[in-house]
Amino acid sequence: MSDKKNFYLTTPIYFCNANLHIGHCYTTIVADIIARYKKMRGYNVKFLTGTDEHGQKIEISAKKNNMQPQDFVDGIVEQIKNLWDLLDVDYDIFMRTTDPKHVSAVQKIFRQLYDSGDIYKSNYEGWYCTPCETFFNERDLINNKCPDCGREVEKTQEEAYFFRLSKYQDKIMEFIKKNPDFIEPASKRREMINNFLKPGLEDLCVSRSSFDWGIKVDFDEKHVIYVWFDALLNYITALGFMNENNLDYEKFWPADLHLVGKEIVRFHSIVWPGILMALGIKLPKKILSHGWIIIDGEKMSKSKGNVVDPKILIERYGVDAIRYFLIREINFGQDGTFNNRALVNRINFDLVNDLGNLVSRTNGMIQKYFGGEIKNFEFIRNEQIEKICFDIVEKYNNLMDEYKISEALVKAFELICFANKYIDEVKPWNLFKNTTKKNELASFLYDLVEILRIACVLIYPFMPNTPKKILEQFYLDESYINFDSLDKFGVCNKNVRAKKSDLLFVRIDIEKELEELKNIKK
RNA sequence: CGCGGGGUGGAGCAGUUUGGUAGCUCGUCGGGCUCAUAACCCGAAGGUCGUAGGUUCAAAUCCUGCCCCCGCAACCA
Repeated sequence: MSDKKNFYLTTPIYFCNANLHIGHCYTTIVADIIARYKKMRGYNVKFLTGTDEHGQKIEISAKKNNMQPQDFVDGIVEQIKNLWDLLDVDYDIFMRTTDPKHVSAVQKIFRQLYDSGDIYKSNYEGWYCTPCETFFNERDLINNKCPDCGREVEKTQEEAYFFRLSKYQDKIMEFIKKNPDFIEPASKRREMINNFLKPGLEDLCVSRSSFDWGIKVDFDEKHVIYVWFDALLNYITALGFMNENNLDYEKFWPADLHLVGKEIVRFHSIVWPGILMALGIKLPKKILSHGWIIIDGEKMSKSKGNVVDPKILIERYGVDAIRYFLIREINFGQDGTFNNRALVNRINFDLVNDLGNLVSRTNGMIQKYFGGEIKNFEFIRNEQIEKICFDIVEKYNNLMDEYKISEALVKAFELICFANKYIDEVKPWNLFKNTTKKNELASFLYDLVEILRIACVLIYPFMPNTPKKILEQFYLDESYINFDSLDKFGVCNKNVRAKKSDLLFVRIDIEKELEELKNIKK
C-alpha cells in the first residue's frame, strides 16, 4: 500500500448558481476516466471534485427563490451529487466551500498572508451602479452606463484587501518558462504569457464588502473573501491543509493534475501559483485545459436557451454511451460540437455496429458451432494476432499517460475494428463446414474472446458498465478487467462458453429519435 | 498593429511541432460475405488544403500581406 505511487487530480469546483449542463459533465467525466485509468495502473489515486458556493450571484439567486443561501446551495449540491452518481463518476472527495474546515482554513490562510504583507488593505476604485448594487470596471461599461441595466453609474471607492500578485510576476513567468508542460495545450501557455504576464500583473482585489455571502475576513468582518481566492484554496483544504488532520496533504500535494476549462486557465496558472508562492508551498505539476462544447455553432449558455440537459440523455441512451460520445466526438483541448444527430450516429455506428455486433457475432458463433460451449481444444498460438493486441495496448497506455484520452479511446476501438476484419479473413463459416477444421475454429473463437477481454479492459475507464456486460455473456467475471494481464494472450479459461444475451447496444432509428428529442425540448 | 484559436473532398474532423505519394468517420456508388443488431469486409468516385505572394528540388506544413469566422480581456466546464 505505502509503496504505491500517489496521484492527485482535481476538477474545478462548480459554481452553485444553477444546475449543471453537459459541459460540466464533460470535465468531470474526463477526470473520472483519468482517475479510473490511474487506479487500474496501480496508483493510489485521490480524485477531488466539489462546489464553489459563495458569491454575490448565489446570494441573489437564493433571494429570488426566497431561500437562505445555505439552503439554496444545499439543494444544488444534492442535484450535482446525484448527477455524478448517474454518470458513474467515482470521486474520492467532494469538497464544498461552505464546509467549516474549508472556511476556517481559508480564514487562517488569509490572515497569514495579511501578517506576512502579501495581503494589504487599500481602496478599490470602480464604477458603482446603485440600483444593481454592483461595481464595474471601466472597460465593462457600455457607453459609460451599467452593462446590466443601462443606467448611470458613479465613480466610487471602496475599502478592500488586495493580494500582492504583482510581486510574484517574475517568479511565475520564470516557472512557466522553466516548465513548458505546466500549462497545456501550448496555445493556452502562449496566451497566458502574452496576454497577462508580459503586460504585467496587477494586484488582485481579494475581498468584497458589497454583499455578505462568503467567507468573512475574521479580523475585519465587513469584508468577505473574493470567491476565486476562496475557491482555489479548496485544492489544498480538501487534503486537510491548515487542519489538525493533514495527512492527505502530506501525501498528495502537489497535485499531479488540475483539470480546467479554457476560460479559467488564468486563475489556475497565474493567480493560483501566486498564492502558493506566497504560502511557500509547491506548485501543481500540470494545468490541463480543455475546450468547450459548442451547440449549433454557439457557446452553450442559459440566456441562449441551448443548454443540453444531461439527465435526459442518460435516461435515453445510458451512461456509457454518453461518456463514449463526449470523449470520442470532442477532441480534447479544442472546442467540439454537440448535436443530437452526431450523438445518435455515434451510438449506431460505433457502439451498435462495431462493438455490439462484434460481441453478438462472437457469441452467436460459439452457440451455433459448438452449442454454447467449447471443450477440449488445442489452442493454436497466433503470434500475429498477439502482436497486434500488444501493439495497441502499448500505444493506448502511452496516449493515456499523456492525457490524450480521445486518441486512446480511438486506439481501443481499433482493436474492435480489427476483430471484425479478422472474422472476415478467417471465414469461420467455412471452417465449420469442414469437419477436420473443428480445432482451428475453436482456437479462432478463443482468439476472439481474448481480443474482447483486452478490449474490455481498454474501454473500462471510459465505459465502466459495458465491459462487465460483455464478459458476462461468456461467463467471465469482473476480475478479468485488469491491466496486469494485458501483456499476455491466452488468459481466459480454455473452456469457452457463451450464453444467450440481450443486445449490448440497441440500434436507434435516427429520424424518429430526432423527432422525439425535438418534442422533449418543448 | 491587444491576445488566442480556426478556415482541408457533400458534412464533421485529423495532419502543420520535425516540409517529401492528402488521412479518418459519415454520406454516395460498385462488389464480397452470411457468424451477426439490413450489421460486417473490400474497392471506387469526390479536395488547386481561405486568399495573394515568397523561400525550396519539394509547401496543407516554413515566411510575409490580406480576407472571413469564433473566443478572451479579472465570478460561464
